[in-house]
Amino acid sequence: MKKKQARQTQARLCDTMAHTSPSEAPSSLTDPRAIKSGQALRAAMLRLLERKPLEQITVREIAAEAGVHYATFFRHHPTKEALLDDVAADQIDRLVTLTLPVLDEAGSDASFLALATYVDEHRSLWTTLLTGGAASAMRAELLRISQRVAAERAPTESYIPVELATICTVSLIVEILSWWLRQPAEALSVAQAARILHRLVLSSAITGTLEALA
Amino acid sequence: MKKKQARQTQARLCDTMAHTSPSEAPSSLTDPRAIKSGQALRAAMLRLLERKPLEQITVREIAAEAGVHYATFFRHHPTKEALLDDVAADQIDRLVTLTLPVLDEAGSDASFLALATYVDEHRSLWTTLLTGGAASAMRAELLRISQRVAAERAPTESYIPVELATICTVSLIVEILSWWLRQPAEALSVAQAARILHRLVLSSAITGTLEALA
Amino acid sequence: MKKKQARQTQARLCDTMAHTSPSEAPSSLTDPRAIKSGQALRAAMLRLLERKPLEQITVREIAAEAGVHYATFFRHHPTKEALLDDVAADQIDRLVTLTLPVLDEAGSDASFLALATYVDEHRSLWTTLLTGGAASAMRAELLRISQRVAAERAPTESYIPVELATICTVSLIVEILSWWLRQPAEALSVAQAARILHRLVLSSAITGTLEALA
Amino acid sequence: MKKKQARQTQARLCDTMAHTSPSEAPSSLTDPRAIKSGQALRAAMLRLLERKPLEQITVREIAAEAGVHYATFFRHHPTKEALLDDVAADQIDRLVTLTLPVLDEAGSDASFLALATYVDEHRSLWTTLLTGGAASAMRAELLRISQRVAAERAPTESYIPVELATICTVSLIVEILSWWLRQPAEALSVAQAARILHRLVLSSAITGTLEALA
DNA sequence: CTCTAATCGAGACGGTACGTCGCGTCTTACG
DNA sequence: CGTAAGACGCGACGTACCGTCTCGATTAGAG
Repeated sequence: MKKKQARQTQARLCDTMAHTSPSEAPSSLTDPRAIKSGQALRAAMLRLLERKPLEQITVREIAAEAGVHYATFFRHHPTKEALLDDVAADQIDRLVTLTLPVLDEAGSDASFLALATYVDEHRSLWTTLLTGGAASAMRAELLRISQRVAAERAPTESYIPVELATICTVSLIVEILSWWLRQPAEALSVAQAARILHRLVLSSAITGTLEALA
Repeated sequence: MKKKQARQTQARLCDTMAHTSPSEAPSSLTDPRAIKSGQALRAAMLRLLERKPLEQITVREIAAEAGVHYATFFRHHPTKEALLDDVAADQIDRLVTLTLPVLDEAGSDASFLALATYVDEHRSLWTTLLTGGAASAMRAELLRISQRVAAERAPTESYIPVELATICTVSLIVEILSWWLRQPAEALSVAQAARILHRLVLSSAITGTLEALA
Repeated sequence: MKKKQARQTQARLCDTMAHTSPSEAPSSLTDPRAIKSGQALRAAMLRLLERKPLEQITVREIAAEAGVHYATFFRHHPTKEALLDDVAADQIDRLVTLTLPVLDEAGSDASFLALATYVDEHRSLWTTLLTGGAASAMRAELLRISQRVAAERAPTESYIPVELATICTVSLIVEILSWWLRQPAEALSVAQAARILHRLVLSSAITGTLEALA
Repeated sequence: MKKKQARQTQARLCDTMAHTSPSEAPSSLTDPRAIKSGQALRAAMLRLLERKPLEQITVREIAAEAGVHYATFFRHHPTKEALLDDVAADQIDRLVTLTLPVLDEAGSDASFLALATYVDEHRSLWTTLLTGGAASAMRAELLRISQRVAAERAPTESYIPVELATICTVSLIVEILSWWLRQPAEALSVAQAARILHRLVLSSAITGTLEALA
């Protein structure tokens, strides 16, 4: 969407971007065919992301990989970026619903362990998401959710703005996880990774600001 | 396809594919015309980056903005990404040669102040570089240089690998600076920014590992 | 052109139809490559018109037949109809410059004979143009030129408007020629065809109105 | 491709390809729902033809205009061209059954007057049919019927083949009527139009060949 | 007066062509 | 040689219609 509108700087400011699909997206509707296509597209995207970064993936490839016609792609997502966002949000949702409760019940220590464990259990997928072409989408999505959570949890005031604190926390977590996943398979155990996360992330948060978040 | 795939890998692959001109690139050659074209292209790139992200900038635009013929662009840079890398490396070099000596002479505290001061003095340019389309190129270039510096300075061993420590440090610096530059003009003074940098970055480095770097 | 603009009834009334080509068309410029492409496209169009009507011919086919890239087609002609118009106008020009002088010098009788002779000598081409998909373009182009000629020659006033007379004349000529060309090769000699033309066309013109034209 | 090519040939090939419904077409069946849909489609087609040529009318538009579902269209007509043929044949039938008897009883003079009167009384409809996108379908349908009538009436032999004579007659009539309908509303009276028809058409037929027809 | 069968509304889908855009190569002519 | 000028091959883009194909809801007219 962004791309299209931006590209047309010349003239043409007023095409209403009329997509084939009438209202929003047929995704997650009741039609079994639509559901199947949607799933196939997500799966195809993930499969391709294992092999190359997003910009090298064409919509045509995704469709072909999904065994779906090219035009059908656009009946589900306006751009490949949108599909990626969907996939990212999807995966992050799962992660959050698994680790957030732990944070509340058992504290940040256990939470980091849960996080590392979950990522380790889906190592291949998360390697794709964090070190492949999806990285920046993941980062953005994570940040979006974290900001929401941080806002809700009304953290103790500090001289460091919450927004910035959140950015730093998310950034550190992402960088550490990415680095971990880039290492040879079992170079660092889950416990070690959790420990590093704990130390690096919380040390930034020594002021107390970030504890609510992480 | 070949070209495209080669171009994309992360940044900085500097594909040495045989381009039109036999002798690599006319950049930094002695021909006064070539020098002028090269400068014009860099300047044009910076000017355009202030207005839109990299992917929305076309080679034709850069050439036009530089007052240079389209084909001439390729006699200087294989792709627009390469040009951006050049520009980024250029700017980072200036920054490093200004702030590194301060670190050695006056310590990390003064160093962060020098860094913040320099960025503030070129606020518009660095806003472009860090929050615009050049962001990931800048991050990559900064990381590349930092890893080199970190390797040279043989930091105290620690349970946190140097590579990871460097990544986290650079990441934090970049995130903090980006956030700062996104704030309304004078929301935070240079001193305040330097202080935040100091606290957040060094707190991660409490173990002593990172001090050598930052 | 027509098609495009008309198709977009929905919204989108304001795309300026910005074609790749900056000004008009590269056709008939001095660049030898452009000239070659232009010729190849015309020839390809004629070859395809021998096999099927215009609506069944796709731009992709024309380009392929011409050994030219698809996008290159649009650098020469906005639509396939425009290409056809070019070809038609081209051929009609040749016909007119051959038969008009005869009309002035030797009268309508000889003129019809010249017309029939010329068409017979390029039987295959004109069969294509008059009985294939190009028919309506040819008719339109012929009419356009005839109206111009008729207007210049200031025909004797009559109770039948000149415009209508011209339409009828052109229509009859086209129908007769088309029918003739559809007949088995040598069913009617050139002289016979000319005689039929003469009788049918001029009989409509008995009032004197049409003589100036035909 | 197969479908497309088959559909196009001139008009009226009436491809009997196996369509969705097993029993050919629900048209003209006894089911009141089917009858209503059929009528709605014809009416919608006519309404749309007043606004734009056939090629710019989409099946979806026709269906929408008729207040009928898109897929329902195909349960009645294989293509929009087929629908147009139906409509054209329909209208021409009415015209023929009104004017042919007059020809037999009162001669060609009265016949032309009847023709012009009928067309004038349905001026809007026939303007659509003759000067809009339906023109070539009308011409073809008229020719088809005329050839049949001409064959039946076994015209006096002449040096001009009956087939050609018929073509010319139909062509002249169509051209004259089209021209008449394009003129401002009451520029020419019905009587004047009939007179022009009479003179131009019959003058071609001075040999007597065409009288039987027209 | 049901019950079976055709008709319809709704819309996803595979498919083909469209016209546009940007890339990077190349050719020609100039200074 | 470096440049201007620009045609070209290439390939992805997103759009538009096509005609086919499930699916339920109705709604006829035969039993």
